[in-house]
Amino acid sequence: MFTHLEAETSRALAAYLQEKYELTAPVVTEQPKDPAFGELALPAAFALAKQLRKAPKAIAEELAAGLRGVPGIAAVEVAGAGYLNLRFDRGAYAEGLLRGYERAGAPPAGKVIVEHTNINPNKAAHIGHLRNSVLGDTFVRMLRGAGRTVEIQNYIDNTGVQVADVVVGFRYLEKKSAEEVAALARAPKFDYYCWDLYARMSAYYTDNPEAIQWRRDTLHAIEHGEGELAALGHLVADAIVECHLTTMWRLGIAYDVLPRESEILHLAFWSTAFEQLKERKAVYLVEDGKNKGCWVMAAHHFRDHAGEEAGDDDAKVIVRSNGTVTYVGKDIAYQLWKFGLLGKDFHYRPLRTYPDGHVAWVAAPDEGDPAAPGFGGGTEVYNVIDSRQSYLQDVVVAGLRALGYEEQAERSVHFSYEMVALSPRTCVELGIPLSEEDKAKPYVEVSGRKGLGVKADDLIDKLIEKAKAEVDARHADKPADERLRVATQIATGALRYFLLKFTRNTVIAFDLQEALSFEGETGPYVQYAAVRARNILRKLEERGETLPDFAAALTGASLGRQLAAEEFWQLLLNASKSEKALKTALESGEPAQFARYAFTLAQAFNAFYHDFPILAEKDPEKRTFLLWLASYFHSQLERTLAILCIPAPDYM
RNA sequence: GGGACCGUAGCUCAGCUGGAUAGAGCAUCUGCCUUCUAAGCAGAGGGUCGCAGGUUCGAGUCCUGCCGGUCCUACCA
Repeated sequence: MFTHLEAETSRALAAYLQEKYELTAPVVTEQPKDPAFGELALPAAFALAKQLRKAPKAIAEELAAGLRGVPGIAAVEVAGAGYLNLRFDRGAYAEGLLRGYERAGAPPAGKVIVEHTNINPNKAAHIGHLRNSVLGDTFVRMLRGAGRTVEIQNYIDNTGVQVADVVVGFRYLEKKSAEEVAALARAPKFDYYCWDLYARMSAYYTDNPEAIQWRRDTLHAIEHGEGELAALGHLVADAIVECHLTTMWRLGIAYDVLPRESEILHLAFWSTAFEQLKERKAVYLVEDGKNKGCWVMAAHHFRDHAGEEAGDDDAKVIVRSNGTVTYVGKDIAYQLWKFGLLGKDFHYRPLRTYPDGHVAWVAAPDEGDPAAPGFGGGTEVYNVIDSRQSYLQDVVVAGLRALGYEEQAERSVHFSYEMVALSPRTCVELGIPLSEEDKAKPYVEVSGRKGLGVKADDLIDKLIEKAKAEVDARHADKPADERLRVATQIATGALRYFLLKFTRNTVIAFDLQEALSFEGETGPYVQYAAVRARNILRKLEERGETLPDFAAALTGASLGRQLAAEEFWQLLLNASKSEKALKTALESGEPAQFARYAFTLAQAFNAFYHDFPILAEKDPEKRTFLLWLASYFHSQLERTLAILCIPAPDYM
C-alpha cells in the first residue's frame, strides 16, 4: 500500500512536470525524518530551482497543485525551504490494507541464479561459512518474496588442493586404508575429524617441505579421477558435503543443485570455454618472461587503470605452463554455463530430500537421472563470495566481456561480503592460543589451515543449550521435546539475525557473548514480539471469543476515527512498510536493511503491546480496531520473519 | 609499488541514489510485573561523524590531500 501510494505520487508529479514545464525528470520521494511532517516528502523543488530560476519555495507552491488530486492523498503542504510534504488519507489507507489491494507490476521475468556456501569439502563448516550461507539464503528468500524465480547453487570443489591435503593426511600421515577411512566417514562428526587432520597436515608441510610432493601426486590423481587416491578423494568430499548439508539445514538452508568440479573436469567444460577464449583472443600464449608458456588474460580486461601496454607479467595466468588450468579458468567455464552460454550441461542425480520434500540435485559422473529438472541458464547471476576474492571475480566477469557477452557480464554480480574474524576476547574464551602480534590486533582471522575458528555446529549447539536453559526456566510445565524445539528455533533466530545485522562490507569481529545474546537488537527480540502478538489472539479464543470479521466490522470511517490518534497511525504505517523495506533492501543488495526493518517492526509492536491492553478495552469500536491492528502486526511480523527464515516459536 | 575497503556515542554498528534537529543495540544510571509473558517498556547521561581543504541552496554522505587500520595484488583455491 505504501509503495503503491509512493508510485502513484511519483507518477502524478512526473506527469505534472511534463505538462506544466515540459520537464522529464525522475521524481524522488523520501520518508520525512520527523513523522509530524507527514508520510511522504518530495524535494523536487530544490532540483528545479536552478533550471526554473525561482526560489524552491515558490516552485513547491506551484507543484503542490499537481498533487492535490491524487487518490489517497489527503493533504499537500509546503514546508521548510521548499519541501512538499504529503499526508495520506488514513481511513482510506487502512481500508486498503484491510481489504487487500493489487500489487502493482509483475516482477521481471527470467531466472536468478544465486550461488552460495561453496565450502571446500575437506573440513567442518565454520562461522565464516555461515555468514556466506545465511547472507545468500536470505537474499534468495528476499528475491522470492519479491516474486522472482531463483535457483540456488552450491559449488563443490571436490578435486582441489584442500581435499587433496586431507587425502594425503589419511594416506601418509595416518596410513589409513580406504576401509578405515570409509568407516570414519560413516561415523558422526567426520567433518570434525577432518578439521583436525587438515590442520595437522598443513603443519606437517611447514615442517617437512618435501612432503609437498605427496600433495602434487595426490592432486594429480584426483584431478584425473585415477586410482585409489582419487577414490579416497571422492569418499572424503562426498561425506563432508553431507555434513555441510546437514549443518546448513539446521538453519533452514537448502540448495537446488550442487555442481561439482569433478564433473566440470570430466565433461571438459574448460576445453570448450578455452576454445572460445582463444578464438576471441581473450587469452594468449606468453612467449617470454616469468609467465613463459602460460595462457594468460591481459590485465586491461579486468583492471580499469591498466593500459594496453601493461606487460605479460601483469596478466592473469589462466593455463599454467604445464598445461593445467587454474581455478579461475574453470570458474569462467562455470559462469558461462550458469548463463547457458557454454553449450554443455551436467548430468544430475538426486542427492538429498529435505524434510519439507525439497530435493537437492548434484552433478553426476555419468548418465544421471532423466527426471532431473533443468538447471543453469539464468538471466542474472549472484555469486556470494567473500571480498578477498574480488580480484578473481573481476577476472571471471572480464572473461565474459572478452567473449562478447557484455549483457551477461553486466548481470554477473559478485555479492561480496567481508570476512568473519574472532575478537581476541573470544579467542581467549575458546582457548585459542594467540601470538603477541595477534593480541594487538582488533580481530584475529580464522584459518582452516591452522584449524583456528568456531565450528558452525559447535556454535549452534551452544546457542541451543543457552536457549534451552531460558525456555526451561520459563516453561517448566511444557513437554521436554517441545521445549527443545522452541530452544532450537530461538537459537536459529539468534544466529541468523546476528549474521545479518551487519552490512556486507563490515568485518564481523565475532564475539561469543554478543552472538549468544537474546536481548536488544537480536533475533529472539523479533520472535518474542511475534509470540506476544499471537498470544493476544490466542487469549481471545481462550476466553471463548472469536476474532471479528474485520472486513465487515471496520469501515473506512471507523478506521479514520481511530487513526486520528497519532500513535495508532504511526504504528499502522510502520507495520505496513514491509514491502517498501523489502524493495529498498533488494535495490541496495543489503539483507541487513531488511533484518533491521524486522527489528523496528518488533520495536513498534512491543511499544504498542505495552501501551494498550487490548483485551481489556471497553469501547467496542476501539477494541475491534486494536484487535485488527494486533492481528495485522502479527501477520506482518510472521511474513517478515519468514523471509528472514527466522522461525516464529509457539511460546518463549 | 598498484588496487579496494574501513575510520560515526565508552563498546558493536545503522545512516537508502547529497536533504529538515546524526540514530539503534550493548554497557552505566533511574523508574515500571495484581494486567494480553519483564527475552519487555519508559527515561537519563554519552558526538570535533579520523584531520584539512574543495564542490553547492545544503555534506556523515560527493571530490582532493594527509593520518590511522585492514584485505587483495600466486603457474593456491
